[in-house]
Amino acid sequence: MLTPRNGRGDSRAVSHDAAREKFQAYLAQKGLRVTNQRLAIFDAALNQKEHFTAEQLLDHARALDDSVSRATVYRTLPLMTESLILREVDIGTGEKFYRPASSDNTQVAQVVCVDCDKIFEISAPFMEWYGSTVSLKLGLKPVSQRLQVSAQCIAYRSSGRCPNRLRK
Amino acid sequence: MLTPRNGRGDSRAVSHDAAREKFQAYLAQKGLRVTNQRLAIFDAALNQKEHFTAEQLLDHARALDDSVSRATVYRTLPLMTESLILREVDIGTGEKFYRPASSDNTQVAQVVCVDCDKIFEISAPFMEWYGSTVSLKLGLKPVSQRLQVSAQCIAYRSSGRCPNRLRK
DNA sequence: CTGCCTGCAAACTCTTTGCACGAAT
DNA sequence: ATTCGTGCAAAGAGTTTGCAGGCAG
Repeated sequence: MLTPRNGRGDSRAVSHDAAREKFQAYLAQKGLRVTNQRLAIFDAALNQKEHFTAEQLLDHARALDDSVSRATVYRTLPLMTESLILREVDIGTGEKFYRPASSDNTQVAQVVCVDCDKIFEISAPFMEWYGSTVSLKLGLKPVSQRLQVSAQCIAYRSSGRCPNRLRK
Repeated sequence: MLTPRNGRGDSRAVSHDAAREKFQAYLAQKGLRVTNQRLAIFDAALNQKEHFTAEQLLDHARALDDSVSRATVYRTLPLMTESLILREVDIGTGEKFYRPASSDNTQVAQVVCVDCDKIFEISAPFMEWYGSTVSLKLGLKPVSQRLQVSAQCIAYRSSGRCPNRLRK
């Protein structure tokens, strides 16, 4: 670690520190070590405002600790999802997206722009009930559910192309 | 083509023939040719009872016409989804699944077993309305929506492991 | 010390693509 | 003939993993 990231004068949000404790507790419980790389990846993830990919997380983590490697990012992401620090968001485009998990974990729907793949999230309070209903009809025990809506964003509708489109 | 697959005495279901006409109409409209390989892939796809992957489709198509290559399967799949012959089902496991499209296209939810990845489908009549509601709150125009439920299947709940699990 | 953790690079999986040959009109 | 379609194999993207060395406890 190049510089301590949890020292006095750090104006990190309370939820960030709470999540950090949660993460460290998870590591301890699993008999895993709290390394500088894991902390850098954790901090980089919690700093994100939007959904991010593994590659983007690598960039941000390296800004905090340039010794972080791609492999460690990929090895740490499952630890953070298992400990409910992050939530995995799959929009069917090959690469996985992540974002800090909130308390209303399963009560959120993703709305994805068909052109630029920008991900919006929106509260979906009926979803959990609906997932249960649907699963119970088949005699299965529901674990989680995901409602994903593909949509045209405002920019796409007016100009036929999203400003922040990356593909093609 | 090794043997004709649409001759007299073929007991194909009506919907299969109807879909074939739809597919051929789509190809014609696009100025694309109706080749033996494309027909073999089409027939193999329509014969499937369950969700299938590109690789599985290749196997089945080769059983009908051994000149079919992987590349042609991958090039034909988009043609069949665009013509609404097939529906793409993404369950977030890297590979894409497909199945013959039915009329109630967007009114279906997938229930996926957490252990064996077996895909069940179930009617979800409220989903479309819900997708619209959710999207309109953001000022976006919904195009399609997908409700996916992860669940433990019966075998998994009783034995802790699904009989048809492939992974690990 | 001991063993978990790491970076590197190679391997892997699924899918796409360039190319030259082949088939349909 | 001309144009589109095809198989093959290589390339791509994203992710995982084997290995030798490094660092935490």
